[in-house]
Amino acid sequence: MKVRTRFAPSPTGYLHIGGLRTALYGYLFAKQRGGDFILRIEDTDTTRYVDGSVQIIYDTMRDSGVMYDEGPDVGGDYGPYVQSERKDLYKEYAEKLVELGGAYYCFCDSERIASLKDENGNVRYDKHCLNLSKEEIKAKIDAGEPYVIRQNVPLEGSGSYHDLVYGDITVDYKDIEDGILLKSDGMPTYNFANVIDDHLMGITHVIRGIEYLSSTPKYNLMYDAFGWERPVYIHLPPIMKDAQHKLSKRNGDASYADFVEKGYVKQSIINYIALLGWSPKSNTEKMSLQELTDNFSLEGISKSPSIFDDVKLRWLSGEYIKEMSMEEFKANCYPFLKDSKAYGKYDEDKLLSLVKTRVQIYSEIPSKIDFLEEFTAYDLNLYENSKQKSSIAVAKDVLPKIKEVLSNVTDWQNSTLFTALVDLSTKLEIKKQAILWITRIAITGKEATAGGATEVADILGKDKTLERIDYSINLLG
RNA sequence: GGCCUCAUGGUCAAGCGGUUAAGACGUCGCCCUCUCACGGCGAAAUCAGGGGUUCGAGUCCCCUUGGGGCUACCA
Repeated sequence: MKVRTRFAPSPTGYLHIGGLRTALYGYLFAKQRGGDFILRIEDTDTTRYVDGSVQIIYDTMRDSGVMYDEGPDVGGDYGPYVQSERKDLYKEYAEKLVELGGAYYCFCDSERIASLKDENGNVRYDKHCLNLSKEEIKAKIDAGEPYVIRQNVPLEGSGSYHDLVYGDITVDYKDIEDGILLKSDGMPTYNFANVIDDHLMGITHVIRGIEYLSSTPKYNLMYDAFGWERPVYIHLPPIMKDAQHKLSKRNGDASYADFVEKGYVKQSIINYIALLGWSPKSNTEKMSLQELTDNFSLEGISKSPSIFDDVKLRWLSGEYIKEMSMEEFKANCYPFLKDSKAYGKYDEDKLLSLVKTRVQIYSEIPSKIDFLEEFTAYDLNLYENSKQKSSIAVAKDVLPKIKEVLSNVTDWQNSTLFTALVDLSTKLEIKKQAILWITRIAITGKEATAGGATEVADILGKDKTLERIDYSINLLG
């Protein structure tokens, strides 16, 4: 049988990292087996609907490569793929479930429900309306009384199932309440809609967050009542912000789009979240979506929550940058490069080669090259560097000579400049480190820069370089 | 509170009864070096606690502790 998995987000805001990982695993699992991955929008809670969030879901999945075969915007044979458009279907099946004894009409108002509170303040419905006769029910409905349809959970016994990650799960029915399946507005709750849709859409493997682990037995009750085959369940551990908080938009950050905007390499985001809660059999960590698909395995999924580590994500992003071709790097970093003070003033290729091994995310680029445009009065103590055998005195003495040598360079490029300065150091019998240190300080005024003396001089150009050396000679007095 | 569930370094994690308890990020040190970075080498750092079972337990069982989830006309 062809594997069919689905991702079923609610359009209540951004699609965050946790949700994206759930989608990713569903995608990987299906693709690895030549199956289909379906996107279904679960918008049954009209009060939580956030405008534009469906589009964010589409965009994120396309952009990240976690693409679905069927969904609201791409179609498919099992539509509609938006739950609000399936409203009539749920009513039909809810009524059918009532006939089958798996559910019943309930007319209790909130007042009566509230009166059911126990000593802990918990409400547990008492099956009061289960006793209503067919005639009574019909009369109430005809009279226009609002109602809900509740699941009829057995008072005794227990439900078990086998989860592919967590193993055998058993929950006593006495611990499950008669939850609402169809709300008074006619919309189904998640608890009902997921069962109907997963069955109708032919979902073979339900991959979702662990929050549904303990409520799955009540879904199984419905599958059984309808005489439907239960899907295979694969529940996933949560991704945490820290030891006690789940990662969420509300907690501050963490949506795919946010990371892209911050300049993380897109593939690294997918790569990293794949590794949160799953580990490959091999020790390779950097993997493309295709490699992830090839290597994904259920046995590698862990049961315990994992904390999202931004530092490691940055590292991975940096790895992608280092292995990127110059052309690709250039194309990707452009929006960030534009934010630099140095942008447009120097040779772009040289600027970028300076920065390629020095940034992990694109947004770091400006801070790495802005120094080129930040040349002002600096602390002369920068010349004091015992390791480089440099001092203010030496600098004073040697800087004019450096200027002279550089003035005579006609072929202004890194290698030529380097040779010229090394020759000078030999001639003066001064360590080349000292000459190069002094030169770099003289033209940048910075303790550390991306690029060495001659690389920077190359980028600055002859005029600017000599100009700055003059300035520094003056500064040294 | 009840129920479900999880527990290896700071973080991600391998491990599935016998290992010097992998590897990665991070940290620190050394090397390379034209500062910074890259790269190379190395180090420190983990089985939550207590009982069992066993010749032998990170691995199996129980309890405790701690974390997460469910307990909504939210998903």
